[in-house]
Amino acid sequence: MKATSVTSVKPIKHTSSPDCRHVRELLARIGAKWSMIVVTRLATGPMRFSELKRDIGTISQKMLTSTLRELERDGFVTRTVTPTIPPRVDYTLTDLGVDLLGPLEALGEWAVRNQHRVEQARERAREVGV
Amino acid sequence: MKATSVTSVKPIKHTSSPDCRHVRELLARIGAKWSMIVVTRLATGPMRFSELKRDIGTISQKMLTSTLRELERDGFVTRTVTPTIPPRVDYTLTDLGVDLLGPLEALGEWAVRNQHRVEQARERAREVGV
DNA sequence: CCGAATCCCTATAGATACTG
DNA sequence: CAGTATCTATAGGGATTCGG
Repeated sequence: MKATSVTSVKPIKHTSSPDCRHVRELLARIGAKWSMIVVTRLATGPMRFSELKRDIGTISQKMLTSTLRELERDGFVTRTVTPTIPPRVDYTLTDLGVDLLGPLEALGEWAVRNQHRVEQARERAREVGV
Repeated sequence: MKATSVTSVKPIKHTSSPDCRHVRELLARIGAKWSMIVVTRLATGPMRFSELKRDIGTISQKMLTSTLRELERDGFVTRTVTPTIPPRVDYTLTDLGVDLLGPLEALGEWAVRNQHRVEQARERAREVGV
């Protein structure tokens, strides 16, 4: 590496390389508009499709469907279909999904704590005209 | 709240409400394709534009520019222009940016640790044909 | 030459409307 | 109820141009 020789910043163990890609992919999935809100909603227990939809309110059926499908594919939630009429589909967090809640909430709390700093920066940027 | 009465899952303090929006926005920004790799690159110290570009390798000038601009607007990096010929532009993490490294790395390590679980889930999904 | 702006193009995220 | 089908907006990439 280039080593720009700076000591003021903790040299965090170089998260580039292939690892970084997985992290980025995870962040992209989690950062998708609805992933986090769905995951945290499911943190309180299993919910069915319409329950999630009603609870979140502003999400479209399509986005709820695709978000849940992707979370399912990645192993964060399970999908249980009860083929009655009308059909009933329940979504539950997997162990992996529950495990994710930890670091997710850490980042969430950071965001809440530092939200004003971001706002201030944006305000300043707006004033300067960036 | 609805309280689906489930005790098996830690009842994480309901990260919905307005807060959740900020969290989501932050995750979206951080989850953007190049944000994280840029931030972690800058963790070792200030770098100039071309240095970042060369170091990351696969990023386009356009994306590097816009990523840095957004990170600047949100207060994660500072941009220092030295109007020489040829011009020189240095990027540095702000205190806010440095602070972000903590939770970011936590999530990063989680991703690395659990990456195989996601892979397995995807494999299974592919077999079933989801 | 460096850093960026701009145009153009494609892929995909996301919203609206319809269906079994 | 729980989706699919259809359309639109935006993210992201490549190439070109520009100003110093």
